[in-house]
Amino acid sequence: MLDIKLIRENPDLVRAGLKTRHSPVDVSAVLELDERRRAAITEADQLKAARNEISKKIGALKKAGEDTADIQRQTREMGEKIAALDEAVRGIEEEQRKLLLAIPNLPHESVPSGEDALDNVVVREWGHKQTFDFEPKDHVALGEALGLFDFERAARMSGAGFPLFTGAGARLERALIQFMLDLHTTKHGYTEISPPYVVTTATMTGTGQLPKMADDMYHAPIDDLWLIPTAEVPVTNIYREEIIREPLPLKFVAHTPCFRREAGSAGQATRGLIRVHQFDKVELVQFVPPGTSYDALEGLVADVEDVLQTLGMTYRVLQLCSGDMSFAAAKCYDLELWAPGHNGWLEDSSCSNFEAFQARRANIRWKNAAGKTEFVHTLNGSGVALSRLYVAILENGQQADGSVVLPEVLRPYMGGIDRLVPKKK
RNA sequence: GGAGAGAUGGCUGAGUGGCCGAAAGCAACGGUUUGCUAAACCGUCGUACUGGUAAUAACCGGUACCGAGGGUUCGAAUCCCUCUCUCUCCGCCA
Repeated sequence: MLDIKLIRENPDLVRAGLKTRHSPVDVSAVLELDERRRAAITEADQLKAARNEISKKIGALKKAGEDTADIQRQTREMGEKIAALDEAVRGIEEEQRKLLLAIPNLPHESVPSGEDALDNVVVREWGHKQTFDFEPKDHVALGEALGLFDFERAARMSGAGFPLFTGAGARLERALIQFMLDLHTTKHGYTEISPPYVVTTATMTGTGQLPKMADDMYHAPIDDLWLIPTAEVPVTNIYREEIIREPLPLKFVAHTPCFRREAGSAGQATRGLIRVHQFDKVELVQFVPPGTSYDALEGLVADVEDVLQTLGMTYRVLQLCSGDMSFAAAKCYDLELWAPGHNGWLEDSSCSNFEAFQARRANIRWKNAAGKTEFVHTLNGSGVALSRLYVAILENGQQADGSVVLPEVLRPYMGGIDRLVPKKK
């Protein structure tokens, strides 16, 4: 949510920023509501001040034993007027908030202007695209031969898009989770969190999933609870409606399953683990002082890159252009893994600085050095998503005989084995 | 699920219709003094909205907020209703 004061005082700056996002939002309506709101508040406040004064007098008169019936009737009329004005203010505020919630964040000045994904900028590439002296297979063929997962039986119990990992396949997933949590907690200074996977409507609104993304999430109507699409939701909401007392920055890492309905996205790109309704993810979330959030974003990306480098992945870092950034982000980097079996890049991490956009929405504040209460800046990034990393590990490690060599750092987590070997028939 | 108790400022905690934005203590911040691994004393010490001076810091004023929402009243932290959460006991249960 943008600051109404910013819109009021610098409407042209806001308009210009939204324009680079190709957002059709018009701030004039918000400004007009703001005028009406303030006028109504001023009028109501003046009436209340008058009423308070008279009420005080009534108390004194009564104590003196005088008749106050007349003056009381007069104040009752004021009360009715006040109630009507308060009602009007409430209505205007509700309308204004609805409009404000629909306005996306302003892109940071360093964000390249552009239409869509084609205008994103490759910032750097790491590793090299491996060549094979045989035709590389995709992860589905590899994993099925290795007995790592069983999509058919999974579909029978839950429908398509819910992976069932088996044996070493299940262990490999656990190994990756453990490896990433260990790296972020011991080397990068994050505190581990294990949050609820199911949250309320208010929580979903705090981070911006609701109302916009309702159709993309799983909902349990009996209890009006939602399955989280990312750990960003519960972890960012840890401090909802709070003034943070701990010293900033606060850095959290959480592993959770993520649930996404992915409504209307069936087809080629959904094969195997590429796009699923349930996947695990290790997520990084930071709460930082406002002046430091852009440095923190670079640090966050470095933490994610460390995961990929330590695993020996080939990847590239993209800076998203203004037109391709998500609703709440002011600046965003995507990290993409090279997957030789697909002969393409797979988006596996998204690292964003939201500035105060989420904090204002969720009312997360801190006290700065001057003792003044202000909104914090929030950031998050996948560090990283399991399913696509899993794909890249299989496809990059594959050998001519169908076995898959595991990255060295994973071996201790895999009981010391160095490769996955196809099951004998 | 049943019964009971409770929710007040960063914390503890007083306050049962006007003198309460709210006592007191602790913590925090500024200062004075003594001097030593700290004490004493003085002062400051909530948030949001809003008007004005001023200009995005600051100052003065108004309004609202004592878990949330609604009601009674000229006037509500205080009375009434609904909801949420916490605690205790019972039941059920991984």
